[in-house]
Amino acid sequence: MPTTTGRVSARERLLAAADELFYNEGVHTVGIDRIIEHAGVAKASLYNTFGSKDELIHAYLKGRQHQVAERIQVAVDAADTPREKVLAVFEGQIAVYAESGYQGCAFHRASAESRPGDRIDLTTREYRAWVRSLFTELAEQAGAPDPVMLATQLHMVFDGNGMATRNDRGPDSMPIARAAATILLDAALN
Amino acid sequence: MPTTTGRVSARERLLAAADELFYNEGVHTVGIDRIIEHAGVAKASLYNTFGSKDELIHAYLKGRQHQVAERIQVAVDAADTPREKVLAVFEGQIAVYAESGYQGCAFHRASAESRPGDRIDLTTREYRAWVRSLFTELAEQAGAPDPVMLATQLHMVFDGNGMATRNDRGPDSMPIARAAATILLDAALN
DNA sequence: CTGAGACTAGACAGACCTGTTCACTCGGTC
DNA sequence: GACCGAGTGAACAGGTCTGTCTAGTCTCAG
Repeated sequence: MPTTTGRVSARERLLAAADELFYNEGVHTVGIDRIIEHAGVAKASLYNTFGSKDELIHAYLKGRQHQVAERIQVAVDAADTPREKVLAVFEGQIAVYAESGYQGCAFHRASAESRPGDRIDLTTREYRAWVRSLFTELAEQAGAPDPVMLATQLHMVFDGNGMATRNDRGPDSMPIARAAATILLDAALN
Repeated sequence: MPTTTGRVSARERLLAAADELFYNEGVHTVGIDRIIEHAGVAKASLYNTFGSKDELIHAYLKGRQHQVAERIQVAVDAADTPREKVLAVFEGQIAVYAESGYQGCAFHRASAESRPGDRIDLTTREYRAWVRSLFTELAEQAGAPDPVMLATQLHMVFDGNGMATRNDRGPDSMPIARAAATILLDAALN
């Protein structure tokens, strides 16, 4: 929502600052003051626009979900066969995982700081449910006899890959994850 | 370290309280006051014993690592063949994952609240390195031609299983993870 | 020129946090 | 009976946090 003059609105600058700081340092660690300083915005603007820090965190996570969904959907659409569409879910994340500042899945990071049942926890569950249902749908279209089971296994590799990328192996992790996904997929279809 | 009278020392009560509260609610969320209240211990005792909250967190994580390592080692030792020893790493976690209050891997939770390079981050990396090297060693003994690759894949399933157990599927997750590990193991040994 | 809406700077309230300090108690040992 | 180490309870310092509020600025449409 840029203003008519072309300048960037307070809302947009707040979201950009939240996206950067919350993701890199954690939603709990980063205080309101750092957000507004980084955004170059007055504190009152934050509270006029979002109402609370919780609401800003929620908007940040929803933005992340939107971005991930879009990236993966593009990769899936670009794949030709049902089998390749399953593997494309991993493909869609390659570019992001390869970034030097990749800190792991934003939802897992935020969720680790949340209490069960709170706003963050619910948003994380929504995101995970979306990934799960995507894998299930694609597994079904690929002809897997037990699509839920295959989807759960691929989801595990997907999550584990994010962790390994952040903590251990960096971008080298992705081809290993892809190989694992291929093995599991082929074993399910055999 | 119980005292000679059989009463439980302040140190031990603090560690027990930290283990429960830090794990369930997060190392950042839980303040010193809640710890000492839950432990039934004076604040000065905490600072005499551990020196700082950071040091208490570190002791808490080290305790967790010790517990996990012990559980898994017992399961591995109980397995007969090299192949079964690989799968036993999952076995060792079954009882814990089945607990109703399971909140996911303590290290991932703490790590999500940490800054790169700090004490928590280093301890988490240590833990992950231990898991990785254990999988690598067992994969080698099982005769995998590329033990590092297989170990990385199994580690992904291991981590993804923890996440799925906490967030989606509960204890149902474990047999699915075990099935995935079996497929990956057999494919590597072919 | 005027008025409306978005935005700003900064002080402030009230809660909560870590860490320090001090005077004290209690159980066991020499 | 004197001593000593471990632990206690409470007050306190100094900082940070979210959220509120006020008074004022800037821009643009009519």
